Amino acid sequence: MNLRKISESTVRRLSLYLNLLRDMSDAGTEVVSSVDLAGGIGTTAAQVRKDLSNFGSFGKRGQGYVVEDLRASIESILGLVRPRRVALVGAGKIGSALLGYRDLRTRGFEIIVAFDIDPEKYGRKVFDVPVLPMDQLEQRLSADRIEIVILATPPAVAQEVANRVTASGVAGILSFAASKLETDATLAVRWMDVALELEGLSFLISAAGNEVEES
Amino acid sequence: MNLRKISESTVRRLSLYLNLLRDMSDAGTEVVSSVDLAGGIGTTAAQVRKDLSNFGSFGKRGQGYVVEDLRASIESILGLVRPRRVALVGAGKIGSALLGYRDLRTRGFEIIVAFDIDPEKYGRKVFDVPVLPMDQLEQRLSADRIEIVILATPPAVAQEVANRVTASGVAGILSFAASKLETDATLAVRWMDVALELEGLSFLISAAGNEVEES
DNA sequence: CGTGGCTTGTGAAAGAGTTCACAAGAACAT
DNA sequence: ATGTTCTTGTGAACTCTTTCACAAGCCACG
Ligand SMILES: NC(=O)c1ccc[n+]([C@@H]2O[C@H](COP(=O)([O-])OP(=O)(O)OC[C@H]3O[C@@H](n4cnc5c(N)ncnc54)[C@H](O)[C@@H]3O)[C@@H](O)[C@H]2O)c1
Ligand SMILES: NC(=O)c1ccc[n+]([C@@H]2O[C@H](COP(=O)([O-])OP(=O)(O)OC[C@H]3O[C@@H](n4cnc5c(N)ncnc54)[C@H](O)[C@@H]3O)[C@@H](O)[C@H]2O)c1
Repeated sequence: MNLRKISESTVRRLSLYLNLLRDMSDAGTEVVSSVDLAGGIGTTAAQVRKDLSNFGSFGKRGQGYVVEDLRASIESILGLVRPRRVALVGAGKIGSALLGYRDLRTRGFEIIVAFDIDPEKYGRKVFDVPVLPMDQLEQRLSADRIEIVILATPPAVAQEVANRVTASGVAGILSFAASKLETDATLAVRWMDVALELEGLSFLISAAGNEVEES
Repeated sequence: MNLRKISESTVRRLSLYLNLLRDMSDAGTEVVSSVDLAGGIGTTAAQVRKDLSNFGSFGKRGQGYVVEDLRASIESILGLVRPRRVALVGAGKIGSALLGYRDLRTRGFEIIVAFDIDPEKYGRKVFDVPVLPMDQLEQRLSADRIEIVILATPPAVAQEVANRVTASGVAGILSFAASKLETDATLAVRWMDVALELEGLSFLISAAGNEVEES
């Protein structure tokens, strides 16, 4: 095993393996091979083994992997031994939907608290999560030891919120605002952009017509 | 120019360039260099030029790219000369949020119609989009010439809906359900999975502790 | 206890994607 | 015209990721 640079694609696949293993675990499957794992997420068996080999040796030759053990190992690799403490900023349309997204908890993430600038929004609970005014942001982020913030504000204020969040010891941000964020390098940032995914589909759909043109 | 296999990362970056160009266009900028484009999305100038060279030659040596022209070219590459016709299945929490997501239209996508199985949900408009019962699905998908379907149903029924959608001449699916979908190869499918992105963040956060270990 | 069947873990090969580095233009000044 | 400056477009080099192929190891069975 060599803990060098792990590629983003490897991490993505680890998540997919984990999903699969949880399903298998629920279904009572006890042992799984790299072929099964590969089939379950649409990759190759060699890829599965290479991915895992980045972190150690988890299977038995001739037998495969013990589902429960591999699940626990991947959870540990992904840093999910304890639920991650998450806060949400911007309890609008998409923010509220996320507050009501129950699967997050079973995937290892707990939204502890939410914030909004609008008096209509704060001061109540949405799907059992308290929504607080923005002036309590820094204080509560550190008091609640929040690790990850989900940004669901309008793009125009995303940078400003990101700055305040960064200053509060949070380690990662998942942003739904399409705007680019300038953050200091110690902070991990990811984006989710529905339109960008749709643009990807649009390209594929068009390409299906124009097919193979040479040189 | 050679229209071979365009990588997913290239397409992703094209979307980012397009966003940037639209902002520049709004700001009145007329000409842009590969260096500016690169800076705006966090890549290198060479990468920008390589990406574009897959599709032709869009700049003037010594000068750069004309913002309006490059914007139009990328829109055309991504198949966004006309708004794409989109339908949504599952007008629940996240589905409704998407129906109210106005930026989709400015990015080139129009949600024409939505469907739900729940009588509480269908028979009214949500953010001006009519929500119809599922028994009208096939008929309306083809009548409205829908190109892309956004799947926002519970994971358990996603496959079943995907099957019906495939049979109705739709070219692409964007699914919010984490479950794997078996679809025929002519259909383009993408996933958005909040938990998967959070898992990616969780990994990075953990890795920040364990740092560089050798061999 | 040895043999056969099966699956892992991993170097080496192949394939993709990114970065480098520079010739080919384009504008503009002299 | 000619020279200077600037930025594109693109082969070639490099780096990263995936696939191949097989020795090593485990279990079952005789
Ligand atoms: N609605 C969707 O389906 C959708 C999908 C993808 C991405 N997005 C993006 O997600 C973000 C939110 O979209 P939405 O549709 O939920 O918008 P929204 O207007 O419904 O919600 C935004 C919320 O942010 C709050 N807010 C505004 N300024 C704030 C500030 N300075 N600090 C804290 N909170 C503040 C508002 O009060 C509001 O509750 C936007 O960036 C949007 O582009 C939305
Ligand atoms: N809520 C979130 O923030 C969130 C985030 C990411 C992903 N998701 C995923 O998106 C999907 C929807 O989540 P949600 O939170 O909006 O759930 P939800 O229960 O609020 O909405 C689901 C909707 O689908 C409808 N539906 C159920 N069966 C159907 C069928 N056979 N045909 C058509 N419609 C049907 C329901 O009536 C409901 O309106 C789920 O797969 C969920 O895992 C949700």
